[in-house]
Amino acid sequence: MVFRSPLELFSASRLLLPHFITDGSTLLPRCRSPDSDPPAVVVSVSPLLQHAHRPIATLALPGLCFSAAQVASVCETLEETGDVERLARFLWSLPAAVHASQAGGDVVVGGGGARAAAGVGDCISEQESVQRARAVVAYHTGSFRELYHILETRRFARASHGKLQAMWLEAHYREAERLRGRPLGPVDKYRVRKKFPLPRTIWDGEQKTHCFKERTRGLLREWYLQDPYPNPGKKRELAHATGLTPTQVGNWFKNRRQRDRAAAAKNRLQHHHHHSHSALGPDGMMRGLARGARGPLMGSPGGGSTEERADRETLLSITDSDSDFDV
DNA sequence: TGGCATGATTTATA
DNA sequence: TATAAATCATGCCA
Repeated sequence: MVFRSPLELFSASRLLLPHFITDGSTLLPRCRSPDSDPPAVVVSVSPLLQHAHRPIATLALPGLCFSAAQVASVCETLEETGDVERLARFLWSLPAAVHASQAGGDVVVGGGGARAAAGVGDCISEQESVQRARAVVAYHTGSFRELYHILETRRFARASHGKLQAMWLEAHYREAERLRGRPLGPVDKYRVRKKFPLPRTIWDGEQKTHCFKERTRGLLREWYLQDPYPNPGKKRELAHATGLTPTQVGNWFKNRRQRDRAAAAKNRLQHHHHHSHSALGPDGMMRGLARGARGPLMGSPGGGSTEERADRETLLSITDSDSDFDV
């Protein structure tokens, strides 16, 4: 039978081996020693069939040659289809040299003396496909140590970073959950991320800023003091000045007003608490709270009364924990 | 477009 | 390590 590709071989091997069912233990890709002389494909026997086929614990397929490009192609295809089981078996069938050196060239699959023929078609992206496939299999089989090793010891292309980062984090989350015996909350996950930072092999080092730069925030605050309801033109101008998007500027003003209102409500509550409740009475108290909850600026875009403006400016200094020293 | 509720992330504190 | 607070984003409603 002629196989045009390793994938075809792999599909066919299933048909050729109807009596053998792989179990989980043989799905793990293993780096075999180049010195060893293993069978190309190791297929464990189904417990139900073990009796009938006891003498056959392993099976060697006829030796077939595939290029590194073909191997990479199979890895990519199986990874895309999400067929991790087949991907694992395919990786297992590869010779140890592929795992170790990734030298490219023709790869002999099967035949008892698996070897990598050196020197042909050495292609980094192809190597990456195999390594990424190994990472995927390690992740899905719970072999997290191996996953970490793969991710830490080889530099991956930027296009792979997202997926590999997710696997890195999820694996650490799962380990932490297992240790603690309960699901992780957002803060727990944050701590795990801090404890196990992404390796530079799968991360370009670019920091994702949680807060805007000090200069940016300073500018926003200055403009906010002048006008908490900037028109679209001003927003665009500010966006240009800060390097933010107009949406971010809009969100910032929205949040700023929201925080101010919340602080004002809190402020009023404390004020009423410190002074006698009798001054307002229950009704007046509720009205005051309601006003605070809706905010002193409600219904008065662009300014409001002088009193409200003063209130706002006071609040800015009270609530602006991010601005005490940089306005 | 603004207000509001809420979520995710990060940091500070006890 | 739990909890609170701060910051930014997002979705919904009016």
